[in-house]
Amino acid sequence: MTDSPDSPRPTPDRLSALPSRLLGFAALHGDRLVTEGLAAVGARKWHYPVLAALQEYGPASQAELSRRARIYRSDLVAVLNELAGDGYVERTPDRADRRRNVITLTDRGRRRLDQLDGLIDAFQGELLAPLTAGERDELVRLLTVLVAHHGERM
Amino acid sequence: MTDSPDSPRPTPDRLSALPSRLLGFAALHGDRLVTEGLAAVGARKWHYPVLAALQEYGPASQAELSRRARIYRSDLVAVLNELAGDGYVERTPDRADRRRNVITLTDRGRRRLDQLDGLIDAFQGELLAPLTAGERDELVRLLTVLVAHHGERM
DNA sequence: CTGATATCAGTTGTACTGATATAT
DNA sequence: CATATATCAGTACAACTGATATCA
Repeated sequence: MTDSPDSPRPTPDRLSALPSRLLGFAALHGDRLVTEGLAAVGARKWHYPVLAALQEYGPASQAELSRRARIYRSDLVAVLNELAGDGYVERTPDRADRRRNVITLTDRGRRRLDQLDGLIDAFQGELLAPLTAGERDELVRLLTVLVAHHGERM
Repeated sequence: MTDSPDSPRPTPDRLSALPSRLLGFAALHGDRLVTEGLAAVGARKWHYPVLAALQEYGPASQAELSRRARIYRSDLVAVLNELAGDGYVERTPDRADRRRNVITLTDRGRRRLDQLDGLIDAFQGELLAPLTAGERDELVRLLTVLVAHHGERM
């Protein structure tokens, strides 16, 4: 009586239709694909957002990068240590504002980013495999609205 | 050239349109709403799925409950300790299969579930606030397809 | 024997806090 | 002075592993 009797839904209970739960499961799976996939080439989850943000918006201080990549300033330190250790980014003191470091993408970093870009793209395809192209766009659209609405509070 | 020039998207870069990232942010926010909201009435995140699964499908062994509520068997033990300690569920040995405990929802647990149900519903509303009713349904539909496709591997 | 069950101890990773030193 | 930055130490929790004892 509360639902149409000819609905093709196999699990019509409240638990499995709970948006926060569905989001959690889907996100967990996406995260696993990315984390494990990147680990296979010796990269960690946060490497990609940091490298990509550097390429998209250019060199930045760590505080700026932290906002762009949406990674905590304290955690960013460790990620940059790894990336700088592998020569993918350079950390140089900012002479204009001596509190800051300027983080720059190196040529090696650009090549690494190209590699990760291909992988990341494949993972998205795997994650969204059961959806049509139109559905993928719609999902991204809806999620973008959600994320934008809740803004900085992630 | 790759995108329509009059698209209203404010952030057209690859990073902010990445499905796995969007899912992660949205899920994190939903999780926070639920976790903090439940904490306000002394409940923890996993209490709701366990109580709801018990009501939806009836009494079950812990292993069964673990599958239904999608919570790890080892973590379920602690959750059941809490729920049983508050008298919301009963843990009784199964006389038919003496490896098992049978977990039953008490009347007190049913009332608790009613309370949490109302709260959870409000959190979903808050989470999906910027979406129309049709968009909410569509989002749930798309996520359900994703979760179903990736199945047990969460 | 195998396999499932309930439990516990412990690991890893993530999001986050608090404090510190330094500079604007 | 307040504010911003980079760094480090540490917390809380979630997902998960491995081992154990018990039983079918």
